[in-house]
Amino acid sequence: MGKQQNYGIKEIAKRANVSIGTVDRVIHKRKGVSEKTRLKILKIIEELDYQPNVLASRLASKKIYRIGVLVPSASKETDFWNAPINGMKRAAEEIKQYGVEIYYCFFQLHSRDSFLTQIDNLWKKEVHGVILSPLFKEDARQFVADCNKQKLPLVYIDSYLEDQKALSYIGFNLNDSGRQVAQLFDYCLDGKDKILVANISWKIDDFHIEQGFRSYLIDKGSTRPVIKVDIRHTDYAYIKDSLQNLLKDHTDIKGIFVTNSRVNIVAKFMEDIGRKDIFIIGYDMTEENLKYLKNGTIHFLICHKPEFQGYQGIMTLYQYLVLGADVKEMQYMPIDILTNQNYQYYQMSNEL
Amino acid sequence: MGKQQNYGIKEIAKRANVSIGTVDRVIHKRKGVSEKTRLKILKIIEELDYQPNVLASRLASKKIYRIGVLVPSASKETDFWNAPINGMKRAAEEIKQYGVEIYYCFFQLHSRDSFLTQIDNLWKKEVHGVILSPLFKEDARQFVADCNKQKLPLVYIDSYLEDQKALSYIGFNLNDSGRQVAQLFDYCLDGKDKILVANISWKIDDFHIEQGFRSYLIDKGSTRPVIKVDIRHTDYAYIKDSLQNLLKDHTDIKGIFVTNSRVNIVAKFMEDIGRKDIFIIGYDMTEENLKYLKNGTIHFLICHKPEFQGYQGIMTLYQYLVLGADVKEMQYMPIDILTNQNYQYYQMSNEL
DNA sequence: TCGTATTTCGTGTACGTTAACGCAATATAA
DNA sequence: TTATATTGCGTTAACGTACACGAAATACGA
Repeated sequence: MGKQQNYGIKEIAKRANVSIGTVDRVIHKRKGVSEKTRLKILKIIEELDYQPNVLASRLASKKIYRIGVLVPSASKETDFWNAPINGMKRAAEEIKQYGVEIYYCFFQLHSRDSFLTQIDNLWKKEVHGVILSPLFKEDARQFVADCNKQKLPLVYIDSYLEDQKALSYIGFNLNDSGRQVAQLFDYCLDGKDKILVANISWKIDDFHIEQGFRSYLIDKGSTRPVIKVDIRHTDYAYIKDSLQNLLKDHTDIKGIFVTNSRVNIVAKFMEDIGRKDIFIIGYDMTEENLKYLKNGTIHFLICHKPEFQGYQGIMTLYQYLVLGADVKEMQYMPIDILTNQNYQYYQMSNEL
Repeated sequence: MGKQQNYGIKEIAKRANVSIGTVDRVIHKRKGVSEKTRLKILKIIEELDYQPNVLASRLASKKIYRIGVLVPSASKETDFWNAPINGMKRAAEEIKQYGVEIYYCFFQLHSRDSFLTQIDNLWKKEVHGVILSPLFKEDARQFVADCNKQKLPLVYIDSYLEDQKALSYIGFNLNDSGRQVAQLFDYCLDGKDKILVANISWKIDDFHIEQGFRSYLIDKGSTRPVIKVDIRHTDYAYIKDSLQNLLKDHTDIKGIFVTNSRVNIVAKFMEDIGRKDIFIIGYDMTEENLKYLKNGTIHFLICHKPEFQGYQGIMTLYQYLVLGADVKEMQYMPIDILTNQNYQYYQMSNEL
């Protein structure tokens, strides 16, 4: 609409009767300017609503912004982390002109040692910002504290430590995610059908999800029976055994909610025993999960824009470091519901 | 990872034993260069995999790119178009540094005259690219033809003309969208429950959606009864009348599928007659629809990232005009499933 | 052959910002 | 007082590209 005249430091300098050098010093909060002229210049900057020209700024500056990324590597067990990494690479491509470089430090999902090793690794890079998946809570807590001490901006991705503040959190609301799943079951099953909630993980990390799941049913005054199982191993044989026993004890199970991306293992089991009458919902569109979503064994997958999480993680640090902008502390991803009818459009390939 | 040396036109000039001026002429395909040196320079550009520095390029160029936007204005009847407009404004904010300016030409949803007026309006602006919602097919067809003749890049948004090519289409796949709705009903209703498909519009524009809806049921071998009604007026009194008659004739209707964003009118009717046993699915998270989604009268809303559609429309033209990049001809939006449990996270504020 | 037109190319300035350099003016120490 | 630091500020050369201007080289006509 309005042809808005954009003033630069030259105009500011002219109005303040100083040189552009002085204006530059004020803008960059460098020293060598008397308080009097500093205030005068700041006032004019305010008046003109000066917006620095990022292009020219970047062109003249040779500053390099290094971002360290500390996340699990994609493993045979789950390729989930491929998606955020792709998003980060896409972001990096977009903003490499602005001197942003990314250093990936991948640790093993189950190895605390590798996590510690990669932290050391990261410190050596002398980065200006960090993206962290704080899976090993204790060590992560220490690491975040160190970053805070050094005023290193840090962005949590996928999960966060409630007792350790950071620049931003990018991920989803576990509780509401669980509630959504409860609603889907409630819509798709009869009122009295029994549901099995299965946490398949070497540690218990689904507390909030289960909480949300149950809270929805309570809110609705549902009398639906729900049983919970924790399966602490992720190999097929063990899981098969556990499920077999469960289905024997509870022949009336009509739905299974797997609280993470291992839902494909349950699906495989269902196929193996030839049962197609159980409604299955799980998390994340990994390759394996997609297989069973396509053939109808898995009915819904809940996703939280994994690729965009990575993209947004990088962009958040870019906005903070390069543009000096404020960033939101909590950036919740949508709760996306995927089926074999809409999964094909869920390839947020080019940004947005 | 790799510290990749980025060469500029200076390096190219040096290697070709010419001045940067000549290199510049070759890059911009201006005349005044002998074929021999042109080829030599092109070869070197190829070898070095020269990537122009967009920042410097923009800084040095005073070129302005004007984009004309020809879409319906948000009306009392539906505020749907607010969302794409917001997305466009967000995009404009992001790339204004690159000299992109946007001219909005809003026409009235039901007034062909206003559409023609706005076309005239647009021509006066001498834009370099156009975003079009081709609701008035005949006139739009002529307009797109004119744009093509003038080599004006044009991006369809929300719907497109199959017989008139353009640079890109941003919207969704109507057929698959209808299929998704059919699956949701199939999951949530009993196998024999009757569904009413309602098209509430002054013209018939849901052909592909209904087609997709029915094709899913056929593929599944479903024997579910489906009836269709076209309601050609959008005022509550008329719709109420139509629905009242339908529900009297078909007392066994368990689900209603409204093929556009007018689903809130049906929801209001259901509330007024106090029926809560009918499963309702419709389109778009408009303010009115959201009201009934929240209170549980509407069960699912299908959305197609309206805000992102606008954002992507602008970005597509930006990439084509400013960056000279190739763009995808069909850019399908995801088929998002919204409930009263996840709608609150569907504020795709920043990208995607 | 000379003169002119045309083609082909190099030079220079500008875009808005960064940051090094250096010169005054003032303060501090001797 | 003079010598030396320190503070406050202006000047200037980049950054990589766009484009106007004009110079050199070549072609063409007589």
